[in-house]
This record gives sequence, structure tokens and C-alpha cells, in this order.
Amino acid sequence: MSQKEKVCQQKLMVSRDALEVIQGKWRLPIIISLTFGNKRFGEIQRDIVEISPKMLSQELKALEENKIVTRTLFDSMPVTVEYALTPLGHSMKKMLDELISWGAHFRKEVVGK
Amino acid sequence: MSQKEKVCQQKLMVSRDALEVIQGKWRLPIIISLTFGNKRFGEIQRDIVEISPKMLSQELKALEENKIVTRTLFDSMPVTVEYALTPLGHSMKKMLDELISWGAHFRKEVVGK
DNA sequence: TATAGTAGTTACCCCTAAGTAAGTAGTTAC
DNA sequence: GTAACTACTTACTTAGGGGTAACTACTATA
Repeated sequence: MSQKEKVCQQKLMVSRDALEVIQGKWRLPIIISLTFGNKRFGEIQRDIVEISPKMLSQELKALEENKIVTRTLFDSMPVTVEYALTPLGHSMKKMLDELISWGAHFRKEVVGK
Repeated sequence: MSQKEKVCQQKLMVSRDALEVIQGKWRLPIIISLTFGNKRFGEIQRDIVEISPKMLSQELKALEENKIVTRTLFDSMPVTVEYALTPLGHSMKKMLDELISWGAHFRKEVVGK
């Protein structure tokens, strides 16, 4: 196997790990919403209007398990819960910026046409 | 709606467009494989060993429709087909680099632990 | 004559991601 | 007393993404 092929295989392997975290319809939107600051359950729901509470709850749990977000309970009245990005979550920002920047480019080139 | 919320909504909208193109198990691996040069059907299959010809064919068609890859037929014997990234496909490189770079970070932090 | 390589297609099945709707539990305001 | 807010959970259903296996069609080679 050539050096080039080895690098290609390595990148494919690493991308599979990344994909497992961001796969699905809702994970990236949730993470993007949280890059704008810590938010409560209902606030995220208001950002992503089409998401159901079931999916939001489920995907937040998955992101917690992958150490991307933290869940903090405040025993205020009524009880509020705050979700925040971990350092690992914040480390996705460059990637997200590039994704969004490419998305805008794509929209201009293909969607908007 | 505050300025911050407007920017958040804009980014969420744009990311949805990008996600539609890269969603699924196979699209990013295929694109990554093609960043290493134009390749034939069989070559991509050898890069991504787990992919079936059905899925490869199906996903290449979808990427063609989204103007990410081109399909070129050579009437050599036997007939060969070459897949290549379009300029729009190449414009994903920065994003892919960041994704792969983050994937490596994630692997070190969570998967490898 | 049959095996292997080119690049797919087709038919069938299955699982799970995602959607829908309703319920839970506690507090506060009207 | 009932509606509304907080943050979910649970049960049921469905669409389609993806897997498997076999088949097509043509050429070259042993």
C-alpha cells in the first residue's frame, strides 16, 4: 500500500469516528444552537422549532454520553435545566464554522439557483 | 428577535442545507476518497471496503445530482468510468480537513480512552 | 470453457431513526 | 380550579436508509 493510500485509509477511519457523533438529523443543529450560549431545554426547542421533545431529549442524552454537552440542574422554582458545551464541544467550533461557511456557498451555488 | 437569535437562525438554516448533502453513512467517506484524486468505481470500493456496489452507485448518483462529483465514461476496453470532484466538491476540502482534524481530537479524547 | 475483471442493477428484507400523541410531575398565576 | 410554565417520558407507528445476494453485459486471459 502506498503512502497516499495509507493516509487516505487513516482519514477515512478518523472521519468514521467523527460521523458517529454528528450523524442524524438533530445533533449538529443542537450543537450549533449551544454555540450561542448555554441554553435550557425549552430555549433549544424554540431555536429548532421542528424538533419534538422526544428527539431533543434523546439526542441531548447521546451528546452527553459522548462528552459534547453537560446537563446542569438548578433547583430553582420551577426546576430549570441548563445545557452547555464541554471543552470538547467547544473544540467543534472551527469545524462548524467551516460547515456553515460551505453550506452558505452551496446554497448560493446550487440551492439558490 | 435579537440580533444574536437572528444569526443563530441563519446558521441553523444554512447548516440544514449542508447536512442534506453530507447526511448518510457513505457520502463523506466517498468525498474524502475522491480528495485523493480521481478514481474509478472499483477503486473507491477498495478504499471503502465495507460499502456495497448498490450503496456506492446510489450515493455517487446523489452526489452527481448535487453537483459534487462528475462521472466520466471512457470507452476503453473494458469500459472504465472515472469519478472526480467538481469545483464545488473541492470547495469542501477545508470543511473536511476540520472534520478530520476534530475526529482525530475526539478519538484521542473519548474513543481512545 | 470458464474464470476474472470492468461497472454496475435488481429484488427483497429488516431495523432503526424519526414522527405523533398523550401523559407525568411539580409550581405559579389567574 | 384550571390553565400555563418548567422539563421531560412513554407508547405506538411509519418511512426509508441500508444490508444481502444474485444477476447483467461485455472483454480478456488461461
